[in-house]
Amino acid sequence: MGELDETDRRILELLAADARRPYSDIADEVGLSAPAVSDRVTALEESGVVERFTVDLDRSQLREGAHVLVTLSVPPGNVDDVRAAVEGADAVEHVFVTADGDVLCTARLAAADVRAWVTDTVGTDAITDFDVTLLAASAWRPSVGGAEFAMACDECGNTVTSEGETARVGGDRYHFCCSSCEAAFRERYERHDAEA
Amino acid sequence: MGELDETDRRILELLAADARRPYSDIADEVGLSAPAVSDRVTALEESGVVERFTVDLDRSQLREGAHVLVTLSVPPGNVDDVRAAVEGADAVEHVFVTADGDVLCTARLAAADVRAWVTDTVGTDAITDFDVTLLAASAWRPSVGGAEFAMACDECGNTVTSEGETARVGGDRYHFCCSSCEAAFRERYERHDAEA
DNA sequence: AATGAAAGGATTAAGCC
DNA sequence: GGCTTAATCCTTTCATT
Repeated sequence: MGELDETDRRILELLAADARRPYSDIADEVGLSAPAVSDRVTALEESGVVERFTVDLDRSQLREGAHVLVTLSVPPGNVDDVRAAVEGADAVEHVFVTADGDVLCTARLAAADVRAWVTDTVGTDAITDFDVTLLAASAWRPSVGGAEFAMACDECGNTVTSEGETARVGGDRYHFCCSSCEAAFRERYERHDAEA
Repeated sequence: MGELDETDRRILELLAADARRPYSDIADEVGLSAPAVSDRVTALEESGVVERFTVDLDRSQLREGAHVLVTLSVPPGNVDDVRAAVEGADAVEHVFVTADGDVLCTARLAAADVRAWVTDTVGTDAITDFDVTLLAASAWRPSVGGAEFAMACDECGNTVTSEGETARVGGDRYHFCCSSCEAAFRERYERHDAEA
């Protein structure tokens, strides 16, 4: 998929607000026909921009356990293993891996049981330390991001034009308006990495 | 809505995997007719268990900025204000409020700009400190939770029967199999609160 | 990307247990 | 109350331009 145009963004925004909204409805909003919207959504799915259509649940009504944030300190070599273990665990909702290799996750657990859960899930050998925080609230906003963020340089925030570049840093795509921003970003990333 | 039965859970799980899946398809899976599924989904929406149908996007393909985790240290009185400010901010994806009153959020920002973003969004007066971590990866699993978590006591993990109780602790609903578990949980919560 | 026809899904209403 | 079936209406898909 080359570039997302303004219409793609509006379609994504409408789907983020209501993923079951008929394409014919969306077509009216964006000034296209229903088949045209359907084609664009298919393309967005195939390119991986759309990962899945899903449902946002109020999990506090599901009696699934207390909501906790678990911070795992992980030695550099174990990050991928720990991440995989956590992502495969049943009670886990979110997983974040920081640039310096810590793994954070949120999960629904019995609060008295977290130590056992960590031991069972990742094992104590794979991590150097862990910390658990009880969460009182959480929210998730499926926004697409305003146009002002559409092409912002990941270093300086200026608009990325066709002169800009996209580069991989630590396995993830980032976008820069110029090569000096890329260099500055990369240096910061590597410094973080070295400290870890 | 009284109780979610096993069928409701399976419907939610199927919708979490594909929110655009036809109700007639789902009906086949769970052994009901399409109107019956539609009625259940409507009830789930009305009771607030289903907050919205939405789309999970690969935001790294949207050129929306670097993914950062911002941890805000917030004085007790300001938690609600800071939370509201962060939840209203355009670049924010997730917001977590810990039981001891810190506010964490993930956002897509230009990495060089985070200080300015925090100042603009929450103001420096409302917080005592903040910390920014670059995120290398993140994942979100819209799972409904297995039956084993369906009625787990939030303190001990045992099954909550009809003898159990639901109580509010710090504004959130929790479920307990007995009153001593509730007391233990509440005491832990209040100790955390006092330390903050 | 639009159109129109055909196929498929959602919703309604009536009736059952 | 919650379910089913059948009819209607709406949405999606496909072939064509």
